[in-house]
Amino acid sequence: MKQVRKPLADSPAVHDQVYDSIRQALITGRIAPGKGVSLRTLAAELGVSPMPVRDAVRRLVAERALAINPANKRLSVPSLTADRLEQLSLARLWVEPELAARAATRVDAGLIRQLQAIDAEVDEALRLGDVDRYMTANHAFHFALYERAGADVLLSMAGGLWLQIGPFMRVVFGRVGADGLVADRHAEAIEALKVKDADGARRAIAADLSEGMDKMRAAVGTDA
Amino acid sequence: MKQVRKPLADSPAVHDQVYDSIRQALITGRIAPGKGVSLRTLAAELGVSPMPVRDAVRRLVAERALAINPANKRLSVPSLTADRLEQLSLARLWVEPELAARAATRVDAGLIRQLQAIDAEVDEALRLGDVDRYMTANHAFHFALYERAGADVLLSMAGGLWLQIGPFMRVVFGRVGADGLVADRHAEAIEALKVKDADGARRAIAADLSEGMDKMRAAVGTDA
DNA sequence: CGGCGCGAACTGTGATCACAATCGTCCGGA
DNA sequence: TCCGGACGATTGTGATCACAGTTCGCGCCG
Repeated sequence: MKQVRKPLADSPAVHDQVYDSIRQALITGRIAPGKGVSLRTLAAELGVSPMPVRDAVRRLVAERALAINPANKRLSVPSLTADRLEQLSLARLWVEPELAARAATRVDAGLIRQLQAIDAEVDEALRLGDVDRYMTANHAFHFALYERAGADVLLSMAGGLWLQIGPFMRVVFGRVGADGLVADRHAEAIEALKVKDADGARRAIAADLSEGMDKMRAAVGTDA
Repeated sequence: MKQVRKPLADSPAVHDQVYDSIRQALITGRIAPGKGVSLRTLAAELGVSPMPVRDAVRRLVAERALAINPANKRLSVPSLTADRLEQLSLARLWVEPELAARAATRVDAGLIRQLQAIDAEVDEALRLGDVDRYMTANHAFHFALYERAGADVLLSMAGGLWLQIGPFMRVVFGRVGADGLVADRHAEAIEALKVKDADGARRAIAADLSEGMDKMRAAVGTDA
């Protein structure tokens, strides 16, 4: 299986595609916390050489979405601890409402429609109890909003935090089942955005996060 | 120059050493913002193959300490913009005082002594107008304190932010000269730590950052 | 039949090579 | 003198190999 040719001209770099694949798997929690992964295995699954996987993994380790055992240098998904959850919650509760507030001053009708469409998708997934789809749609909702803030530094911080907390959300919701997926504050946020109410958007997102984190905290406290 | 042997058993990985080298160069501002860098050049300077440099660079790019031109994919140190500075300031003003406050509840006499020693180094560098040494010592002071907070998620956030703002500090201080390096709030912070005054430590660090950032803001506003 | 040791397979790391794309420079023509 | 095109040098990316450490399983011995 020797492949020397690389006819891809300006197509997206392979390691970026690999990064997105793993990232998505982590955000939606398809890879369980504590689970070990390996470069060659991932490479084989994705049908590429270990090289771009190595690049992607380095990036994910830097973002703390993957951990590396200092003893044997093996890769794994970080385990959730109550302490880590607390820090991540605190950080998210600072950055994300800030992004929402900034975005509120720049919304337009198109974004409102887009958010409403995504939120419908969220509700649909919620109704069906489709955890995977819920995860993806919920992520899409938040970041469609945050991107509008035009604050790339803060946005990347939020992305990194979400990446770290993704696997745990899956564990929690997977454990409590679809019942754990109750109403969110998305509609409330959209209402605030419609009138460009920055403070209202900030509060709505803060409440949304806060409630989600409370559920996770409770679930983690029980056994993790 | 063929080297196949790798007799190093458990010595620190090469790519980590390379990472530290580049990181230090960035924090102390030895690499100017906007300046381009290349894998092979860095590798040659550090006397290693391009491979570990590639790993280190990936990590730094993930931490936004290095930027990658999406068009030609070439590497460079990110340029400072007023907008970026504002976001970084905001984020630092949230995380770092928080870390200081947490650390305050866990200080002991040893840490106090250590901080006093580092602060003396800072003052010495300040007196001599040695920007490089000042940078290093100032960084050491803050992180010796922050590490004590025992909050690794927040600590890594602070590390990432410092890494992003490092090159700019150098430019600013290099421009205004040693005169720009006036008194800091380190002594004030140490006093608060002595009595485990978390809120005092928070305020002292916040003031320290705030004043430093104001200088940078002013310097950036003039020309950048 | 139970435990233990040795070897095979798998792990991350680093080096080297191949390749396409880009940058920079120099030279020729108008 | 100035502009443009071509060619060489340099860049990042990906593949493959080499190597050392670890892990795991199978077979042999007690």
